Amino acid sequence: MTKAEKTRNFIVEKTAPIFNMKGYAGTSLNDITAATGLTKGSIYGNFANKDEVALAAFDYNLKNVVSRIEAEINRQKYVKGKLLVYIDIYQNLLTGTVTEGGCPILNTAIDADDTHPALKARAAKAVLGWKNRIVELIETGIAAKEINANYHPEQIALTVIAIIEGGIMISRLTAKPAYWNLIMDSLKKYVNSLS
Amino acid sequence: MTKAEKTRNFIVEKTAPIFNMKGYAGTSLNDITAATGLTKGSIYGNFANKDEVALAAFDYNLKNVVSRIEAEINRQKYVKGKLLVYIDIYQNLLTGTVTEGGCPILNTAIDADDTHPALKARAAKAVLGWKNRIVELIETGIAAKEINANYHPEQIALTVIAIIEGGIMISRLTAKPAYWNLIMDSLKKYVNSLS
DNA sequence: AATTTAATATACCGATTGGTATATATTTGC
DNA sequence: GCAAATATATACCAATCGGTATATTAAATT
Repeated sequence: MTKAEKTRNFIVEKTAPIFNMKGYAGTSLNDITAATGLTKGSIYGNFANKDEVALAAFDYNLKNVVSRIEAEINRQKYVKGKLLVYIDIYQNLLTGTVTEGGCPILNTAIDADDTHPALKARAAKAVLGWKNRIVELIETGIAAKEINANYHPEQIALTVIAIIEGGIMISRLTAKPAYWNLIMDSLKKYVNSLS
Repeated sequence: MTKAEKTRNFIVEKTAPIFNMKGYAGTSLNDITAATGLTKGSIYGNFANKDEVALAAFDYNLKNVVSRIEAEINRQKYVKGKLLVYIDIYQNLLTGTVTEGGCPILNTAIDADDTHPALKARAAKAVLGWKNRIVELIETGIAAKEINANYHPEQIALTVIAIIEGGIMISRLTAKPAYWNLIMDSLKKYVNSLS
């Protein structure tokens, strides 16, 4: 890894939580230099423009949460358990253990939706990837007779994601952990009803 | 209504969709003057600063969707029907009939969460108000023996809101109306299971 | 260690940011 | 219809925006 690659990674690491909290328009180059301790010259020596930093920051934040999810999925034996790992993962995400500022997919989706097509595309790809991963899990569960074959895998996947993302919004906004627990209890009941 | 009051309303009407789409940091005073055809002098003659315009714009967007929801709730006879009016209302919201840029509560929640305490407080108040309204409906439904008394009204309310808001994020981001229909079908099943 | 190459810092650019003081229209009350 | 009050436009402010050309420093190659 060359010096430039290290610096590039360093910039991404330091700015990723800022972009996640403040959004694209809300994050200035001054924020970026302040967070890294580097100058504008150094930033622009490693990135063509602010967009590139923002895109790399999103990729970093996404990879962060996805890798943690996959690790936890592998630790679970049953499909229903695999589907419920999001509850604990995202609880850490809410408290800032994984990524400051909440779910990067949700944040980027809302932030970039009407303003930044490139970022929006990455968020959309992330949601579709997530959905497909859950569909995969459910199909495995159906094959293993753990989940009833009458259910619509894609519908389940989308519903699970919606409950989680909606739950994140509500509990972060209201700052009430109890709300998260209530919503996640509904998710548990939903997943457990898929037999 | 004085001239100033009319102008104030006019400014709010014209800028509300912009704030909803671009967020607080993403909406500039130039956006505001361009959308209204007025000058900065006129804007600042009616509002102390950009914050006041943003807060008024949020209130306007919120009132817009709430009044439509209440009208539709009143048209429904049964509680379960009342709980499901959000499906059609928010479908209009997705397509821009009600408010351009999607749900103002969700947008403001994500936009202001880590950046703008005053806006965040209004979004939080809106979510809590929404939750309480649903709790109210459910308690009516329980009293009318339409909904089983064993259910936890607050949990149901939060789950309904989470599914809707998560569904809005997903379907707006992916631009797939079919996803909205699948998620709303899950919501229907959920509400209909509350007997 | 010297030289070439790569990476970072400095200093600057025009444009735009939110905001204001003041002048000019436009309403409103009489 | 005239005067006082209100509302809008003009012209400007310092600060910050994203971005760049160039100088300086540090790292890699020989």
